[in-house]
Amino acid sequence: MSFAFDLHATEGEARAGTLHTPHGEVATPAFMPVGTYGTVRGLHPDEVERTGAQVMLGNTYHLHLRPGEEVVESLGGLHAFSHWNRPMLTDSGGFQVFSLEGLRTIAEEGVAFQSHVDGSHRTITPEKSVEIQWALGADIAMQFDHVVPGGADHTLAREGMERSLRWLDRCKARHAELVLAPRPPLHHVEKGGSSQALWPIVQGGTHTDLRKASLEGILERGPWTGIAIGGLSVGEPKPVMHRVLEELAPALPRGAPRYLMGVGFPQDLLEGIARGVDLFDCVAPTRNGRHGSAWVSTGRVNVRSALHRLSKEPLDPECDCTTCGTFSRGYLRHLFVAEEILGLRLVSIHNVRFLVRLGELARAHIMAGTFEGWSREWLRRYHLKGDS
RNA sequence: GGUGGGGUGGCCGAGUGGCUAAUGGCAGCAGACUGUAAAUCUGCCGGGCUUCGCCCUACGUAGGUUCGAAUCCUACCCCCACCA
Repeated sequence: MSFAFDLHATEGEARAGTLHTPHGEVATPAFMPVGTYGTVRGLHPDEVERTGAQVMLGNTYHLHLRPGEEVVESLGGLHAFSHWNRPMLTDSGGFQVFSLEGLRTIAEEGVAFQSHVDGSHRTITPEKSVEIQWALGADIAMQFDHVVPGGADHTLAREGMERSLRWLDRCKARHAELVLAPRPPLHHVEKGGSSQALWPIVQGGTHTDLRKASLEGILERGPWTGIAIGGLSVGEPKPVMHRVLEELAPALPRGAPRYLMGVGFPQDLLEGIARGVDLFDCVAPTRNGRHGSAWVSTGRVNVRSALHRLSKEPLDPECDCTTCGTFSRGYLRHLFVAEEILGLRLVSIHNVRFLVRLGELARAHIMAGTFEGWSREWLRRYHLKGDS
């Protein structure tokens, strides 16, 4: 059954499960690489697959601006278009409401954007977001939400949270119409079942009562095949993010995957998993990869550093990615210094594999009942050399 | 040998009497990055120190003019072009 979630084992709040989608299963906990424009920046889909990534993200706002959902749709939908025949999730464009501050104005009807591409004026409403995502044909669509900064006061956080609930109603209503309507042949899903899930997003900033109200509002509107937690890692201190997750975990339904949006760094994955999160996504592995910052088991490595000029060592001797299996730090540094694009790609591949593998390891340890001790030791080693 | 042009911090290259430790660019070094306006951005980049500041040493070399010189004068050295 599409979008069923099997929970195999738990250890404390940590969970190991399997999410079913029309394009395959996702073993959780799992990290999902971000492919804003239908491509995990810099990587060939075969390379993404080799990192072990099970599901990829696309972005509604960006794909709407270019090439336009009608182009994606006429070329067979996002899976065929981007040659990714596994599960795909699209973000609603809600995050752009937050990150394109200065280029947009938020109203109850929707958000008026000025395109960052050509300056043209655009409007995205909850209905429009759902329609775009439907045309793109992702397995999982996200509700259009209103994200506020980590430091948002109660008034602003409440406004964003309540608006997100009202927008959820509109997303759900429009999505229900689309799901019932006959789909064009290109979108037919062979194994049957509902072809696209819609997931809600818990908002409420850092305020306990607002997060609680948000979740209650969402559950009243359910049932849902998955629930996302948004508006975290947007400037608030880490302990605050942890606190919000801890307050949320007991109230979240056990039978649906929890997706912590936009997170995170390696330590955030383990901290999130320990607090009951099943799915993560983040641009950090690819962005940092392009910027020459690599995650390794003992901390973080600045690939451009002269320290590695003559190094024959792999980035991380414990890593099983193709980069670490093939290239020396000295060569990777050379590629960055020479501004050869292969360097950006190789470190991106490593970083994505690093996070995907962290999810795999966490899952195995949860299944074995050894997650807590393993995680503590992992974090200790990771922080030995200092910062994140 | 003659004539003309030129020698500035690792490199290139501005600057033609005080606002110049000396614009820029490159190279070098470090940092940031969390639902991607990002192969981006920021900082440092003569030496030393108690580094929101102070002290040295600096614009081919050596003198000189001047209150004050990378900037003006003299000599010398070197480079380039052309002519012998």
